[in-house]
Amino acid sequence: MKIATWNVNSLAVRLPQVLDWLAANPVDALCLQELKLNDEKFPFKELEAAGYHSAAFGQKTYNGVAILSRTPARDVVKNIVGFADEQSRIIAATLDSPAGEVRLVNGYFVNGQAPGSEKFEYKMKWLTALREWLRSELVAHPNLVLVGDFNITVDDRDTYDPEGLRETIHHTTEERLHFQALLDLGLTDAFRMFEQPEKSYSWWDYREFAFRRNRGLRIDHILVSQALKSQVSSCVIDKLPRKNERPSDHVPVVVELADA
DNA sequence: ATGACGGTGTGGCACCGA
Repeated sequence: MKIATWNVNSLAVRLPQVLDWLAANPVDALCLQELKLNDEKFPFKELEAAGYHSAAFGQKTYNGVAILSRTPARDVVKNIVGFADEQSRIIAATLDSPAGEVRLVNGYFVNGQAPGSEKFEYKMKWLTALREWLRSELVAHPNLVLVGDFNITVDDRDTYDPEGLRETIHHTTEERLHFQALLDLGLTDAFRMFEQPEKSYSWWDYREFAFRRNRGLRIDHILVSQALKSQVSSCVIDKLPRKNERPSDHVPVVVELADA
């Protein structure tokens, strides 16, 4: 079973690229973030024609997440249970596959703007609420995969300028402690289970030829629960879509789970 | 350097992202 995550930065703009990518990468599930459209404008029909069911949780202009899957998603949950949120940032669903029954949690984590800002405080509260909800979600669903745009670099390997960007947004100790707290729930960063190329990133700024110069960050992650860890057979970043015309600033990350 | 680029919504710019 292959699961991918991709922040598309507007599904309206990127739908042709998503369809092209799925044709070349027929994954079992694709988790999207930053749809930037409401559910009335979600391209259910086009994705169905490509062979995918869609569970969508959209929002006008900002945020918005969706799970595309070969088999229908069951028990769909939108946003963090018990945490009132105006913004559409989480969609969770259960998928049946040869790898077993998998609970998939797809998140567009809060950006946080800058340490000390109101948005940073929202990010901290959101991360705490996510963790507490996931704690119970893991009890109900031991086979769990948490994917998405985390807006957090895990360590110095995940950033093009660890010294210059130390304690700036996406690099603060506070954010990294929240990431560690997710790992402490029994989750594992699938990408780091394997040897990876040096300077592997999932996002590059549109400005200053950042992609060409490989000045990027690894902020899109796939975390797998303890019960699934032994089934993880690969995890890769696909940089190719960043070379497209009108690319998203993020690229897909793909994990493969062996059959149970 | 409160910049840069790109998306959205509104309207000739502001806001947001990371």
